[in-house]
Amino acid sequence: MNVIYFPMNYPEIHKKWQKYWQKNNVNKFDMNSSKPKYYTLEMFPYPSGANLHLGHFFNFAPCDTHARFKRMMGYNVFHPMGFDAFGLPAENHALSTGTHPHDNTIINMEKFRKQLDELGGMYPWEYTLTTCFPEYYTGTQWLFLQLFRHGLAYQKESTVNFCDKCKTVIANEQVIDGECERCSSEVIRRDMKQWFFKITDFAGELLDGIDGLDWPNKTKTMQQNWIGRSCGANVIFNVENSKDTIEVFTTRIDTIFGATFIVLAPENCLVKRVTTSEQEKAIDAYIKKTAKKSDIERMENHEKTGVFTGGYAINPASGKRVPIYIADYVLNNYGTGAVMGVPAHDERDHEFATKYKIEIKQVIKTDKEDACVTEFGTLINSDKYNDLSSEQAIIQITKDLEKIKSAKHSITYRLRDWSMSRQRYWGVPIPIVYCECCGIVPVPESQLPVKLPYINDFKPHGAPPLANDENFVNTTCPSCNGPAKRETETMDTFVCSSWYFLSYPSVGNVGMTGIPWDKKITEKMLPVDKYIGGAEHACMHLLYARFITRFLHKYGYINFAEPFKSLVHQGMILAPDGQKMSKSKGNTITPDKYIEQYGSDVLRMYMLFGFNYIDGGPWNDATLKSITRFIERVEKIISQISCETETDDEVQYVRASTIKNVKHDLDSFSFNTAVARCMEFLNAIHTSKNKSRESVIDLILLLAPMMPHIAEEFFELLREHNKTSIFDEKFPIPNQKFLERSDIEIVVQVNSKIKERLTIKKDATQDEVVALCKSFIGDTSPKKIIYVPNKLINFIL
RNA sequence: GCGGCUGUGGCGAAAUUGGCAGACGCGCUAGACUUAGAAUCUAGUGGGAGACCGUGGGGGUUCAAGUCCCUCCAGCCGCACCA
Repeated sequence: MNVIYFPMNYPEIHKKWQKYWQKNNVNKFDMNSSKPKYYTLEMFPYPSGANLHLGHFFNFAPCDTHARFKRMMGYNVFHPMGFDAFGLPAENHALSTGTHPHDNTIINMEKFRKQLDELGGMYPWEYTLTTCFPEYYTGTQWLFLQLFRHGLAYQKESTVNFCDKCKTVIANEQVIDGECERCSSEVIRRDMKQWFFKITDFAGELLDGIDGLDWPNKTKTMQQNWIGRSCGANVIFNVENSKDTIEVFTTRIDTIFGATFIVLAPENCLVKRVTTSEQEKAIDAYIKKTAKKSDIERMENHEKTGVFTGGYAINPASGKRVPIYIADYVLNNYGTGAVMGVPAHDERDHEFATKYKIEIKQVIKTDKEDACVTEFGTLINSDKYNDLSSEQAIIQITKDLEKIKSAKHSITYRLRDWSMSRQRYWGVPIPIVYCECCGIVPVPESQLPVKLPYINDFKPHGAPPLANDENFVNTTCPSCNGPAKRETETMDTFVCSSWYFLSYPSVGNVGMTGIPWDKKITEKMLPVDKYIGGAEHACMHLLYARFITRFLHKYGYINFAEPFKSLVHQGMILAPDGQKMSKSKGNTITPDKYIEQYGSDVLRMYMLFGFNYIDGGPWNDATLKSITRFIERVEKIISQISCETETDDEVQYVRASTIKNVKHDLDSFSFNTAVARCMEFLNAIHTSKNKSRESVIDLILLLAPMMPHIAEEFFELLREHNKTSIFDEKFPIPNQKFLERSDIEIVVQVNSKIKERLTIKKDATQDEVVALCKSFIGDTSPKKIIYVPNKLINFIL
């Protein structure tokens, strides 16, 4: 059969198949399928301002390829898509356009969805979710209430990061170099009453859980560092002439004999207790001065300042009297907010002691031979520490010091609690009511959702905009029915995204158990098998989602502890000049014109082929042409088919190895090599005399996940059976018989230099090969022969 | 300052366990077809006239190093007084 169908109108073909898929429910997900499930997910987009940009496409198109591949491999693939609609991006965009964020979100979501369909994404839209709709955020509020009931959501007056431009508090994770993650303006410190999630309760298990994850090492390391475990000891110093004590945290208990002063953080409440009256004014002035400093000021000026309190403490090891200082280099929210100053063995303490003329006392010899102590050795036998790891040694030393009842082993984490309330409008209302009689009262689950009212004055002023809406604020207390006021702060968007992956499978199918998902479905579908998104979320979304999952697991709501078994970060597409694309630089490229001109498959193929997916790189139009050329060559081959079965052994070999390699590549997100293999296969068919239908069909099947629309069209021309989607076909299986050649080429080396390439039979013995190589080595008998079967033979003369 | 990643032709990039560096493509060169160009097809394409030399520089281990070790340089990312 000769098919003349050239040249095709690619954009037309796209529309045809998108309609076909929709009409025939090709993308519909069957929850009751008996096939093994494969849940794959890209981080969902926030439908702010503009259209989907190239970066979105680089995230979605290759992942769609992966999902389609898995489907053809026989999995019941669940690959839903939704919208992260609440939050600052959407609200800020609304503020700049004057359109209400709710209306804006609806418009943008429609735009996004249309674009996603144009892309040809295999999404089961019946499972979509949008975080700003009450049917979703009821669940977010439910989650808050469970955290509250378990004591993991709490309110606290504390110094927080406040973005003066966004007019809201932001979390530690959202402060980048002292600037707001969203708007890059300077973050100031403010004392405010705030809601926190007690993520620190999970620090240890969040850290330990990292080991078992199939995640990029880079990301794992970042989370490990962010959680920041330190093994050390808490040591109690008695305050002179007082019943008070100061507890310090140290990782260097072995240096305790050298502790010649104590430093308290300015915010440390102990400050008041150790102050002598003569010093009070100076101290007050100092504390006021340091409290004003922003993080940026602190970063710029590293010089340590401090003030003497007038008080003294007793070093529990040496019994000596040591002065107590207040200084800005000690953090209140790490460890105990107090440190022992050991100037001889700590750079920072040394700098401070030098400046304030405090005694510097060396207690550990610097040579490693005899790493323990002089003075310390009089108390305990130091030899026994030598065989221990440093962490074990610290623990052991601490135990030994317990003899003097002053030290106990302790683990401290860098991680701090998640500050999650925001003074902004566009977020989930916190389901809490303040009652004059009953105090803080959680809204009962039966009264959820606490709906976010549609208000017009949503501009941020620093105070929550919801506070101006009296209808919202004034309510009755769920417990005593008396007058009460609602909490007017809203939740950080990261709360919405910390459980959305749990929600997808149950969308529109929530069970009656009071939990916002169906337990059976969740147990069947989760965890997520493959999660894909940007690396910038390493210590934000990815950490929060792990925390929430572990919380839900701990209290029996779900039966797994980790949400994302396997994680991939896509690289970033840069502008052709190698710069980051940005509107302000005017170097952005929109995908729309390419889709209009070529259809999305060409764009997809280029994205797959032109970059390493993990690395990304600069955009380059020229490669697009090469993709068109490739697709046209495939089309031509179809019209040149001259036989049914493949008879060319060389093609058979390439065919089998291509199938094997493409399978491996699509599984491991190595899309560029997958395309390259298909090109090689095409070249092999092209070179062969006869073009067999069998081979061409395999080629089309291999390409289907990568260029779904065009592959459907080609497949329609080639198939013999009744009309069904190519995505109901099986991915080809390599024919073992052809996978290995009987003759192979091996390299002949003399003294490790390549002399010749020989074609010999496979699995030849060393003697057989040596016999063939006589001419290269002459009469000399080699000192040594290295033979790697089927690869090389090396004669050392 | 600490921690991590990356460095391969003119360009985008490949390279299971150390085993033929540069797959695949772009670009370029020559030829075919064309009045001509575009498109397409065919051949070639790391450098060097050559023995040889080539994966940021220098050193090492090894029969053999892009790959392992040490060191230096450059770029990117994360943390940043975390006691």
